[in-house]
Amino acid sequence: MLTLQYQDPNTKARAGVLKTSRGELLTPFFMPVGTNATVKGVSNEDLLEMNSQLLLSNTYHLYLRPGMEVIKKFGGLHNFMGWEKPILTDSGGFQVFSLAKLRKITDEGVTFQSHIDGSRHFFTPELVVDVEGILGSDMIMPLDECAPYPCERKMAEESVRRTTLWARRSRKHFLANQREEKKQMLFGIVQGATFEDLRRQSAEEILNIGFDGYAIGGVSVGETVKEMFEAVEWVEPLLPREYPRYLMGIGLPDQIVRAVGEGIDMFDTCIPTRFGRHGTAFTRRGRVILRNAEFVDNEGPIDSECDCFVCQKYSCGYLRHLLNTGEILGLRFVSYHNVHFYLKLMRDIRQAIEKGRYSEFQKDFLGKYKVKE
RNA sequence: GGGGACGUGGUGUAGCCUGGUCAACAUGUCAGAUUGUCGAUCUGAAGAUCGCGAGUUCAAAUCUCGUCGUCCCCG
Repeated sequence: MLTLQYQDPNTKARAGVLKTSRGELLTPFFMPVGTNATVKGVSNEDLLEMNSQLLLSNTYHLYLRPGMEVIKKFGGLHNFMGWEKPILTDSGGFQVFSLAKLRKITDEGVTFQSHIDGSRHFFTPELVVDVEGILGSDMIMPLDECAPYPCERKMAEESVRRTTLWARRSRKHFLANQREEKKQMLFGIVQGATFEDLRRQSAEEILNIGFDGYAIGGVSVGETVKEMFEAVEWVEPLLPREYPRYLMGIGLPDQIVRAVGEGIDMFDTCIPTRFGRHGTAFTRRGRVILRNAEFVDNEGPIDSECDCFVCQKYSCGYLRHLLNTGEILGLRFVSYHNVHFYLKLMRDIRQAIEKGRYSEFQKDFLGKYKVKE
């Protein structure tokens, strides 16, 4: 359950506290993505230093490597990776959709070939819940069927039907096997692609089953930003206020600022670290591509308003050199700055909601932040 | 002194024998994409009057001669 503390008077933005067995999380929050039990280029110590409340990891990747026997021996993902704060694990539904080869989906489950070595695997909703039980993550996502984009109506209907079917089985298996000491939360995922009635139908079906939180999935698959926000606008009004809402895989800073205003509480995306590795940094004025020649002799920091250690100490000219020569330190520094930027943004968002001034914050942020067309 | 090989975008090469979209590929450079991960990948752009000069020809990076340069072998 989400304890709501603040409701912005002029937008749907809200702030609250989400209780997990590993501590309380202040919403809205952003989860740095640590697919392979590591947020790429950023250490746990870094994350603590920049006050990350939790992180996200991945069932699909960890199941394939190092495998569940190893995780079991370590007593779960937290011990394995040395992270004591909460973890949310994604189910693998999206990864099977986006990474695996030769996937074959039936109502029973999904057969796929590993993107690593081509080996064949079979995921069922029950297996995924079990795997996430071994991982011991605090919030877990059920196996869903992520529809592609663009998507024919018939296929979207099918993915809604199957996602609901799997959600029911996931919930049942979860309740039957949930151990009191773990106290995991299981989220429901709404699908429905770009169809309003299917989105609503999916939301109603998922709500009927009942979960500890609700996610909007099937976004960040190539659809337009407009379509993504339509999915939010269709589904959000149906979601109960006292449960956390999670917009999966989103988004760019301006998208997060907008989505919070639409009543979303939870976000994750690989963008800060991926863009960091590719040399793109985020600032309040928009993104900057540090590899660009204009930075070759720039002695200033990425963002003069940023208080992260990279901006305190290192110049754009030096960072560009590191990126240009392929030095790992460059990837790490920009990744650090970007994750720091996202986390600071979430704190600022929360503060604005607390003051009941979210619409002003939103207007101010979106005014300064240049979005590339 | 004698003989041989080679000179094509920043770099490394292909094309030459069998003249006919005046030029390809890799890499680098420049710019952009990247949304439940990707040190991946993709998309654009700029960049060579083919060492230089002359000749043959309707037409030369390509054939001939000269010249300059680099490298190798022999003395």
